[in-house]
Amino acid sequence: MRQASIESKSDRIARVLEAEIRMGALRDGDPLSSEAALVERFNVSRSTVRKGLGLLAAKGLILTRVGIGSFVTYRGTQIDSQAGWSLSLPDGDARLGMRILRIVRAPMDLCAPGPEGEMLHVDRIRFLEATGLGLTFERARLPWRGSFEPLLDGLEGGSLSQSLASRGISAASGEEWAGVLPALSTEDAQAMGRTPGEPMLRLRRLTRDAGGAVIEYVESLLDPGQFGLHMEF
Amino acid sequence: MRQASIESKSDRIARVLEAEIRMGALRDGDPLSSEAALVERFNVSRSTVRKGLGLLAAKGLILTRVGIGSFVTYRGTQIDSQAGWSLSLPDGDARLGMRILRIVRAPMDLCAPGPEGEMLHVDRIRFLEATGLGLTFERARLPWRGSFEPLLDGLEGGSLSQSLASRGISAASGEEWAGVLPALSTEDAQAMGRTPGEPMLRLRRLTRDAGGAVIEYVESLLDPGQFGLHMEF
DNA sequence: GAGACAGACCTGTCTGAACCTGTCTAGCAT
DNA sequence: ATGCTAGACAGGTTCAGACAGGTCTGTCTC
Repeated sequence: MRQASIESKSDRIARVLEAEIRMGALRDGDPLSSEAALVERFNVSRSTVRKGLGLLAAKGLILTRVGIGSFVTYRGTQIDSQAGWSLSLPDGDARLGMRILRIVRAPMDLCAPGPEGEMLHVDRIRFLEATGLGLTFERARLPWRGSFEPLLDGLEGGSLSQSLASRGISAASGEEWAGVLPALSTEDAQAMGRTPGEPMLRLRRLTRDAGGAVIEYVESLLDPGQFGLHMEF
Repeated sequence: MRQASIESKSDRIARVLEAEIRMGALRDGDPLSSEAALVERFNVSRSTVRKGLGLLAAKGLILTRVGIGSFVTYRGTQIDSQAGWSLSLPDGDARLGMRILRIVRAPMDLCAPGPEGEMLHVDRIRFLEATGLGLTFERARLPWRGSFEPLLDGLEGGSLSQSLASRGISAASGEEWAGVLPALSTEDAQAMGRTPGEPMLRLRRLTRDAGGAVIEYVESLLDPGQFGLHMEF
């Protein structure tokens, strides 16, 4: 068999699976085939399959658990990652843009159950490209680590989860709160291109690593007409 | 049945039961179903059930005695009888009253993903006894069964979950959606003793039995100042 | 009425198997 | 050196079944 391009087999496996995920053939939370099944399907060795899965895991697209298998953790718009609630975006065709308001190192400024001290602040807004209407406003706060220094100039691939994954930081547990913000503040409304006083869906999320140390605290405001929470049990 | 999340089966059992305990469907001192019954309900092996119960015991939520069974040892605020998300009520001391608006047999009237045909309708409002302010408005719809006939004259113990439990009906899986209702309608506002136009937290839940048949569909409107959703993972 | 007993039902514990990922080693090909 | 293969082993998860022993209740006996 001829290897037509410089793409390695493991790269190809990762690319094919990533395409299936992004196309929607594999949805958020769906289990991937087992490694043994992927060995059959792609006709490669298990090491190669694992290498491909490792690439997807580093991108934050899948999550693997011993004895169970690998699962899709991609949420389409990549609003959030890992376990927890699914954010469902009804209008799947809408093109979303992202604007980073600021990436700075500063003391904690939000009222959160846990983290204090010096943090990495990442404030982002996602908006409808067609109209410029802001759909989400995320404020992420991460306890400062030296390895975050390069991020002050930009996130890897524009993704915070990818930046964390490439540093070997992954969440082992966490908590999530959801509620209603009765009225959008004037400043936030201006930043999002919305009208003040609108009710918004408010999501707060705290993730911890295996040792229980806080990885990230995120407060998100979401357009209630576009976003809902979904959970299966 | 597809494994919808990245958690193991034993984790899911522990989570579902914990939710039922924390919401008050299972009260302090209540016996859990026997392990054999849980095997039936969740359609898993006894080992898996026992593993899940072990997790709850480790958390101190239940206590298991040889030859007798497992018992709830958690004394929590009893607010709602719903599996899935935790509903947290900040002010635990507030006394809540419940008013049943109607219990009737009628065709399905809500737009829900699944159930149709003849249903048992149960509409309830929970309110602050002190002020009479309505905090929750629940519309439950259950596919009609002959054994529901007596319920038209009143729920057993005023509790829908108790009425179902005594008929051997228990949820094995389900889905839940949460979102924001931007403005309370005039009729609902009047029923709840609130002002029209208020934003509310909107919860919809669909539960199924082990065979996949719909047990219950519930739409709830919740006071966003009093209720939030919480989840650990 | 008191006590003994059987049977139903419960949890505790164990086994063997199937299937899953994590990790390692040795070897082949380019 | 890198990519890949093939295999082995460890350990996590789940299943199906079996057996022991605790608890409860109804029944029989005295």
